[in-house]
Amino acid sequence: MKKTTTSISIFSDHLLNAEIEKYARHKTFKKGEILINAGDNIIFIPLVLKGSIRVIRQDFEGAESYLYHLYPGQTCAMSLTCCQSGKKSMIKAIAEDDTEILQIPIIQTEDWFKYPEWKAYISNNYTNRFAELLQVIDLIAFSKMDKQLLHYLEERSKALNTRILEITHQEIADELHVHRETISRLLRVMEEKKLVRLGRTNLEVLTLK
Amino acid sequence: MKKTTTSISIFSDHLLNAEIEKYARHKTFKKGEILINAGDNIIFIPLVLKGSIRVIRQDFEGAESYLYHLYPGQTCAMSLTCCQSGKKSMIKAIAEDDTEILQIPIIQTEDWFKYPEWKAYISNNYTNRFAELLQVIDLIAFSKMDKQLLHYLEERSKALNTRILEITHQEIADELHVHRETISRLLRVMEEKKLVRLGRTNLEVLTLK
DNA sequence: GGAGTTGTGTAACAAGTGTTACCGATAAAA
DNA sequence: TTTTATCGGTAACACTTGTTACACAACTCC
Repeated sequence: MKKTTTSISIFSDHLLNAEIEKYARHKTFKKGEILINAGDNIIFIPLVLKGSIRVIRQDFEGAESYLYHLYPGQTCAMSLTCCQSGKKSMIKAIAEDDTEILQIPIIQTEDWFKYPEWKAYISNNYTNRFAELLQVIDLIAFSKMDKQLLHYLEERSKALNTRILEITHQEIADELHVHRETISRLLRVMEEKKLVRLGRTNLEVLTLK
Repeated sequence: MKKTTTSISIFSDHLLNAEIEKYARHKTFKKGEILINAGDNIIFIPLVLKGSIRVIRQDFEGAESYLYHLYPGQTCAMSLTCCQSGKKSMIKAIAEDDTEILQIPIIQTEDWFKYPEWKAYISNNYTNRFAELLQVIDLIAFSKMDKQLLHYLEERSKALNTRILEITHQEIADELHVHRETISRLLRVMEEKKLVRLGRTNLEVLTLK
């Protein structure tokens, strides 16, 4: 267990930081590594320090649907709810980039609500995640596939902090839960509109910055 | 402000019940009344005592999308997050049936986390709401409109505790964010399959019990 | 270099929903 | 009773995505 000084920068309360440093485990994941699979038991709260995590809904049959990204300073609301109810994970989490996290055993955090900062932190994370899920619902319910696709590409581009994504049409199709041909069709049109530039196994997002 | 004895049945902690009784306002809504509109400021946590509440996503243009129902003993997780972040409501809440709730000013609940029961209650509500939102995403992302429609009808039927729903095709279409013709088409097929029985401005759900 | 694998483009048709238009039935209002 | 508004049925066509099939290019492994 490697001590890290990164953790104490998250909160301003020294006692809280000390608790975190006492119980948290520092972990690193390489780009593309899976942190959590649907069905896994969750006993840790992951606190993102560096990089980003792609969170994907996965149903019992393995069908996927992209939800959102987690960034440094954030934690996974799903973990909180899953841990507390003792249920298995309903989502899959993948390191979008090389990523560092703190794993905090859920049991340790039980009485941390005495720290106002921790309470606010958890509360804010719930709020953000709810907003994010509503945005997902908006995207799926109110908009067509083309908007969803652009949103997906932009989010991944932001998370990786690069315009060029190494990704195949099939991968996109899986995470957006449509057929590869649909993605190909849409990307072709998006290229004509100068929204993306297509290559083999990669594409450049031209709509950011 | 009417004192009620209904509230104290929710928790077993007398101190907590006393606090609730001290600050909560008892309110009743008639079937169909709107409790909250998208854009409203929220300063109360609603705690459902009797009846049920239909929660609907409403985007800035007024487009709607059904989310879930709240039942006695439950509270609205959206309210919790909205209140705490000082944001406006992102959802619309309608009394599905004649409904009684307790309105608790958010400010009073700030230090209630000292009551383990309250903490657990809030935590459980977050968990349930997350699961519910994921189910919504599943329904929209993974299934066709016919399944969504059946789910919608069954949920409303459960919430009203009756098989017969007084509802027009247009209302359903609005809340499921499709056109009236689509709903009519689907209902026609569902009637052939003996899943529903259609009347003018009402329909009977035949799949429950 | 050759064979197999993977990624992408394309076409043709099926299925579901959007869109528009119109009609008839029922209920409500005058 | 007559008029009007609302509700629901139906049709025709457009558009999007699903589904299947095949071709070709690029890459990998012998």
